[in-house]
Amino acid sequence: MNQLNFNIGAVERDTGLSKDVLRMWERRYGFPVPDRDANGERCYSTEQVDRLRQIKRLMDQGHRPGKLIAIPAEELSALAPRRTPSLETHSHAANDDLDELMQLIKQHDAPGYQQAMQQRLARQGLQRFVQDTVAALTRRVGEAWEDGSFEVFEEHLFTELTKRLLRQSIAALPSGQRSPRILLTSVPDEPHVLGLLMVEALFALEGAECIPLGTQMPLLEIARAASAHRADIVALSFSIAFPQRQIPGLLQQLRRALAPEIALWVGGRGIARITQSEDGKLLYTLQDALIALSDWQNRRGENI
Amino acid sequence: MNQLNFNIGAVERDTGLSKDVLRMWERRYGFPVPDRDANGERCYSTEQVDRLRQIKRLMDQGHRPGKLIAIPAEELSALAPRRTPSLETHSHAANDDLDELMQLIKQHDAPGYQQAMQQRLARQGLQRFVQDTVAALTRRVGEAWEDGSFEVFEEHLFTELTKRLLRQSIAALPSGQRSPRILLTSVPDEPHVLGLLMVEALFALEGAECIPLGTQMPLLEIARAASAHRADIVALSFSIAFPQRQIPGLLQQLRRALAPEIALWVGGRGIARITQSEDGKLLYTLQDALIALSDWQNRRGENI
DNA sequence: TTTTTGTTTTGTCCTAGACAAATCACCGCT
DNA sequence: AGCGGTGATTTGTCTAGGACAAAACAAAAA
Repeated sequence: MNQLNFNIGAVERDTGLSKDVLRMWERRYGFPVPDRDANGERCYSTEQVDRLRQIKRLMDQGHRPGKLIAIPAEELSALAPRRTPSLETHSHAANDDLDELMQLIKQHDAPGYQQAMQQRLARQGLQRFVQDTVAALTRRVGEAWEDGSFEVFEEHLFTELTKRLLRQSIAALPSGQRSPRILLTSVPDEPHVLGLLMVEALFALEGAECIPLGTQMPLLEIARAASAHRADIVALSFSIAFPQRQIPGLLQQLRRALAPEIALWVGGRGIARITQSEDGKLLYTLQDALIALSDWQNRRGENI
Repeated sequence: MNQLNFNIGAVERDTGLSKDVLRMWERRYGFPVPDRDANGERCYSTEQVDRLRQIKRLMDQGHRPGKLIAIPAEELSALAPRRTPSLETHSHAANDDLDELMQLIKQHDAPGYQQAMQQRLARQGLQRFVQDTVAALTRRVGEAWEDGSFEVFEEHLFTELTKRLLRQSIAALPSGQRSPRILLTSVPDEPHVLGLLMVEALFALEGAECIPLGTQMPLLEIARAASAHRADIVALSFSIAFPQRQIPGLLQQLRRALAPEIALWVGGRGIARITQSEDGKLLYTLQDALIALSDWQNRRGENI
């Protein structure tokens, strides 16, 4: 009855695990072993797809597939997050504050959440709102999703509502010919936009001219857009879910495609484990980003 | 010098053509034949990737790869769009009006575009703005991108700015406990959100309670979210770029996963060539969507 | 003109092997 | 006890060619 008969392509779409990986796991670990249809093609069950998504979730926290698959079945939800030891106990003072917002999401109370956020925005002002509320909340939601206390769709709802709020705030800011001109986007396969919006809000506040191109721009198009918009800086964002191993190569490719006078800035939680890059400036926190911007503006002020 | 050495995975990400397809084309048509690196792995050049993206673009308009690849090289940009004969000369009265907006995008004048759109919104009101301006403009931009007169990044900028405007307008609408409850989202691999926003604006105007979950929800999560939010209707959107062949199967899977009392509505230009479905209600135009909603509300009014 | 039927085109799936990069585990050194 | 190096293991991604079904087309029949 629950045999939805996902074929391997559908599983790839739904879990984000490539066909190659799915076949390889079957060969190596003996999981998942799907049924076969009349043509000998794999048919995954709902349960298998669910378990695969759970495994993917834990892998994004640093666990390794070999171990995860070995663990029987009743365990997974109980598995402790395995984070990078950095910035662990970050802003515990404000945490209790955020619980109210977390609760609203958890209860699927969209209007209530929007209202509460609006209040905070009015109280804190945009800069502190972004740094203290949105960034911290995004982290909390990410953690909640990692340890299983948030469902995927709850995280999606949070993201969608928060996106709206940030975009609304950004739209209210003055715009015009300002400096520097910063092109904000992400590479293909990186759909997360919240980080870009946060940094756009901060940059716009500091007088930069932001050109938001949305997410998932082909590399060559990023280079073209940068020239066409006469950008001074291209800023990319990588989320924690993006395959880390691909990042250095991507930066190298983009750096080569980009005119040399255009700076390449890279941020997002996805770069946490990358320690250095010759091809782009790594901005680990929003604070780093603000410093980089003010450096740029100072240097530019002197040189002209 | 321009040998950026895309490996096959990078090409898949950048062009949207799967590894299988790339290898198959090489085998069948003798294009593209990339260099090989020291390990015998494919290294695609910038030119090849560009040509592939161009081919993909023409394929999305209905051309077939075998023909496209046969054509020498100087041609592609000159190739006429090959649309479905339906709704060709749609709203020619308003077209000249839109040229101004098209020009603003083409000149990368983001502030000017935003201002012009705001004016239109104020003049027309939200419903007519969505139906006459946004929908028509989206189509125009899509056509411009198809025939090569718009770059990818220009289309991205248009999308991003228009998204902001729509979200802003939606946020200004009253919300609360309204009826029916409509969950709006798209399936994995379908990142386009403009259609969802347009329909959300119209639905919200007509008194529906919209729950926007963003794009790319795994099927099983859509079903869970629908239950958790006590949705009456799940509305999906498919863009023209989504692989048509996959749509019927996806609808079937979702229909099975969804509680039977929850309706499934499907819209977007991606369904234009699908003539019927037992699993979901097909809404070909925004007008269809409005009719479906008012039907639902009338029926509900009688039954209770 | 429309419908039916056969043919070609096209995408996706299959198996099984190879290898490099990342990570772990261990050892010796300070 | 902490730190750097080294070898072993784990893991993802690539390769090759074969098979087949569904879609798109073309041509013939109603």
